[in-house]
Amino acid sequence: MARPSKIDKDLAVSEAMQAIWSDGYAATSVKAMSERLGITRSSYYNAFGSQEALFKAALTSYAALSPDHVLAEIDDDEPILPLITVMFKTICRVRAEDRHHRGCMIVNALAELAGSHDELGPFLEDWILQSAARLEHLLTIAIQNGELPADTDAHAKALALQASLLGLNTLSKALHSEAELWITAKASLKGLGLFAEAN
Amino acid sequence: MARPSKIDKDLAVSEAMQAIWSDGYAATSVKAMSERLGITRSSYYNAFGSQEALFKAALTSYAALSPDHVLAEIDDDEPILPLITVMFKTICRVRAEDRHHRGCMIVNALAELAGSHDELGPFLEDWILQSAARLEHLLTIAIQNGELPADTDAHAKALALQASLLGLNTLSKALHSEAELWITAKASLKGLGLFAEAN
DNA sequence: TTCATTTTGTACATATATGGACAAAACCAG
DNA sequence: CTGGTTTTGTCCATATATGTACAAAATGAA
Repeated sequence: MARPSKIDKDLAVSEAMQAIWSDGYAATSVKAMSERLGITRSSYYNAFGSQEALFKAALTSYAALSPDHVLAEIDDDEPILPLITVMFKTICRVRAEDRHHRGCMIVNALAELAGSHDELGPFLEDWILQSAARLEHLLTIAIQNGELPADTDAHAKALALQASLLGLNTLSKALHSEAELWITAKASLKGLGLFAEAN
Repeated sequence: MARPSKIDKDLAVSEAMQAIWSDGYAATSVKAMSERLGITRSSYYNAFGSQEALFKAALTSYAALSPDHVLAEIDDDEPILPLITVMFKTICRVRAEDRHHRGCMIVNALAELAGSHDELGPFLEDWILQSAARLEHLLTIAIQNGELPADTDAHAKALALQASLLGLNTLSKALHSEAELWITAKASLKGLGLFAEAN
């Protein structure tokens, strides 16, 4: 039907994701990414539209692989707390195993772009607020499940949990030991009364 | 003795600090900052040496005004926990009052530069780890003071507290209400058993 | 009023970066 | 093998960005 593309689009998005994760949004310019992908800027614009558009595609690609993806998949009738604990444990492991200690791409992007990029700033702010809202929903379920006391303040705990997530991911850029990260995560979870070993 | 400078150096550093805080390190290029300060790049290099050097000067200028500066000034014989609580409350207030919701300049810089900037990355990582060590020291004092139980795990709590600090500052870029931020901070502090109203 | 000092302004060479315009190329269906 | 479609490659004009080099300017001290 038409001239074939030199590149595999999904693969390119995935490579862009890795680049943005490593170097941030500003450093992965259209010129730089085009050269990295082995295409011209002309093809870049044709395939992805803009740097912002490719960033959003890369974000989706990242989100699917990110440890906190499990939050989106929890069924309302399964135990919540063990999954949250496992998620934190997973974060500690993957952040420590990352040789370049890149932390979380979304948290990095939020720090870089919120307040300075007109389109992506608000987009990322929304993302985080929705993540917090999702946590609050899950904690509410956990209260109904009897996993948490009935008088638990789900709103406050969800926000504190979200802050812990952001903090743990940021901290992982400076603190590279999985054991130390897990000490951090465990203390946060236990403090909030949300720690639960998996069976 | 010599030709006078067009600018006040301290003032320039302070203005650079504001610019970096707003736009990040990459966006405050030598060219951009020179123009903002009304000097030539030639003068910039002469006065500050390099972008990295000006960044470090700006960081010092920022640190002196930052809410967590109180941590450096605590005497070992005064109550620790109320000061930590006040610090968190102050963070919530100043982050919410900042019309541009820039969060914490150091946390932003850590997210932007750790892992990608050869000199400033490790510099910022050190900064955060030393902040965590300072917190651990203060919690140790608090145990000796009797403010905390003798069996308190100062190391774990200090790390969790540091993560909360990082997370709260990052969250403040998306969550702009002082009340909501304070709910977050209070839940974190109470969870860690570190909440203490001031007298 | 000369001299030493430091800052300033201009120039240079080079690299990065943007986004659109337009022709040529490569494919497939009919 | 022709025609429709989409991608590619090249060109354009312009802006940003770096770091150094060197002469000119502005000061205070001797």
